[in-house]
Amino acid sequence: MKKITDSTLTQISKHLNLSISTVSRAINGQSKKYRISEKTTKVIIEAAKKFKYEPNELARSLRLKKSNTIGVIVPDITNPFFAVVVRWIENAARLNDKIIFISDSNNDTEFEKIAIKAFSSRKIDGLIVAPVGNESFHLSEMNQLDIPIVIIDRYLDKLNLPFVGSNNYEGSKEATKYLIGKGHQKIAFNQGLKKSKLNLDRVRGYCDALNENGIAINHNLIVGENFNEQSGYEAAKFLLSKNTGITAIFTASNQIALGTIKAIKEKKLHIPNDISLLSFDNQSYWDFFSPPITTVEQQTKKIADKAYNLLSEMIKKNKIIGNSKIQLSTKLIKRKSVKDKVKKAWK
Amino acid sequence: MKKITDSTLTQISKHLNLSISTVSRAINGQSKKYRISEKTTKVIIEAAKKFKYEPNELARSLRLKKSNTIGVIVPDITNPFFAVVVRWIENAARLNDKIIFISDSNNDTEFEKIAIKAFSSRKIDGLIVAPVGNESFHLSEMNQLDIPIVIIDRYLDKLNLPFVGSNNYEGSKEATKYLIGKGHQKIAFNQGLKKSKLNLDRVRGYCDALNENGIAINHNLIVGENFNEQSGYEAAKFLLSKNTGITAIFTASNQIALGTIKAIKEKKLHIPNDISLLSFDNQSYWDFFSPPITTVEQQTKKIADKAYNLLSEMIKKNKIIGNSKIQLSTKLIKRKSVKDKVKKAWK
DNA sequence: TTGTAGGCGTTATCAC
DNA sequence: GTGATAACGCCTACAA
Repeated sequence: MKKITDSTLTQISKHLNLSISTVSRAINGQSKKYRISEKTTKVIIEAAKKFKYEPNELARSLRLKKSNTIGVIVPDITNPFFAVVVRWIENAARLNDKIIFISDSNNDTEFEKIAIKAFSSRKIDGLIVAPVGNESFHLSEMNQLDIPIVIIDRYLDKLNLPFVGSNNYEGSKEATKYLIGKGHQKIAFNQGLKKSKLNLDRVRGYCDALNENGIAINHNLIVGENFNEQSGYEAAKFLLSKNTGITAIFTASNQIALGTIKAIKEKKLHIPNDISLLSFDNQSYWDFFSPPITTVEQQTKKIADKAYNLLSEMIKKNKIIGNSKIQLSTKLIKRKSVKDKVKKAWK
Repeated sequence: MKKITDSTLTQISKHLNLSISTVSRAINGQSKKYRISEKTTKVIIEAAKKFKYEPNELARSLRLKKSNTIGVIVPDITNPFFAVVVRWIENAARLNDKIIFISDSNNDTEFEKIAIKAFSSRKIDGLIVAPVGNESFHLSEMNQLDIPIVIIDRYLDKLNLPFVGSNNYEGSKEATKYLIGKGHQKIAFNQGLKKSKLNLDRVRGYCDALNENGIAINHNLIVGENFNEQSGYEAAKFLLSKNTGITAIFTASNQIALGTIKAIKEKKLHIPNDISLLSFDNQSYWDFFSPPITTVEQQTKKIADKAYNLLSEMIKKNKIIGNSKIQLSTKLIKRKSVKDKVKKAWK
């Protein structure tokens, strides 16, 4: 960090025999306000260019109590869903001359805490977090420190923090209904993190769809522990090892779907003839699978934009907008991974 | 940022009727060095806990000329290759109590410049960048400011900056030879950013493999403009609209491959019977394509680790380790997207 | 064993 | 029109 050519206001002011204040004001475009002569202003601007002056934002932040940085924490940056959200958040932030600290919590609350502490001591202006979801004390603590927080993706019930995400209940219900409509009765659900509200919502949507169609819920068909590929694989493997008679699996995330497909392939089963598959999270690559996978699409850009705007407003107004809960609609993208059992029966 | 319970050394020292220095020293574990009595130390530590003291890293950074932050710039965070690299860099950084600023340059040098400026004014300790690749002045400028930089993925010829990436030439050559070995003669190359060294290396590997096997290079078969899906799609579409007689396409990135597959599907052609496909960048989802796609795998974790360690060393020693160029080997992951024309001929 | 004072680079307030 | 000074919160050389 010891820059050779690092220039400061002091250096420029000494070189020009002017006071630091004058230089600062001219550089910050306040010449008119402070009636600094055009000549002086010009001289200062030129010197700043010559010395490649670049304000030290650390010093500015300290003085102004505003760092123009925001923190973003996601459970898994390698999941394209979160990567896309991060990208859009950065795009929005850039328009406000803010930059972002990133942390991948790896679905581990401990890492989430570490990141929060580090971000907080760097005085971020605000935080957008897709929480792991099984604990929330550290978040409410940060909120008490008056750092605005917006939660995305995984809603936390206990907290009164603004949230932006999808309407998981409806999305899940619609998908399950679609499966039922295609003649499936024994439908398994390969779920994500059990205790998380997001997962609970998706489970509830699944259950309600079954109930409303007079299908009894078999809790043995609800499997899985987490949102990652590994959990999806293991749960599916377990499921397929039993004699359950299932004809379709609904998975709670793209990563779970990947793991499920792996298990299905290992069992030498074919989608959709032997078993149908439907998953949350749309990705461009689903189009190219064999067969293309039917999915529930979330509005990622909208989630990112709304979250950023909400945070931005909270930062500006310096107040916590508690409990605004935005749930965006999802869209069922129909491809070829669900077998139409009704059609077949008619033949 | 106006924290209600924000506590500072001053506050604690006033509350305890001790000097700021004593409090600072005790909190920083320097009690022994400065012979602060156990009693005082204890009192201070307890007060710090009570007030939830958390050092202001902005102030510390300013004073110590070290921010414990590093910047990471990638051309496309939604590309799993870069997402994985970012994740491993963060993992390494976390062990050193460093946090990272992220920027997605969106393959645009202008955004890269904006990020660099913002990072530099925040006094990052170092920068890891996967550059867009067609310009490098802004990078050398930053380097002159004495901020350590490590380049990853896309090597920049003109610069004397340390680089960590794959041996693209060999990887590309091996892949092309594999195609030739399977009986392919008319092989197209759907390339990335034309002027980038990385792309040039991959093109060179492709050309040399052809040459060494006595196959003349047809420049009409080298298409594409950039590393993204869109470019891959358009180039493949163009290619397939001509009567070239190609039997295989080699693509320079996973995103290009996705676009190429889209174009192939639109043309109602089948992989590998109508056309074979081989791509750079391995992903777990390639296994599930129809057919599974043969790829050239890069050692992402190793790239991230080596880059971080190199940067870390440069930061510690406060010197620029110019021109160390690390090129890691790649691995051909054979799946089912390449047709064995030789075998067929024998039948 | 603890305290004082200066400075990191800015900006805001007050003075001339 | 411009300048001096204090303050943001922290660390450290030097005092005591």
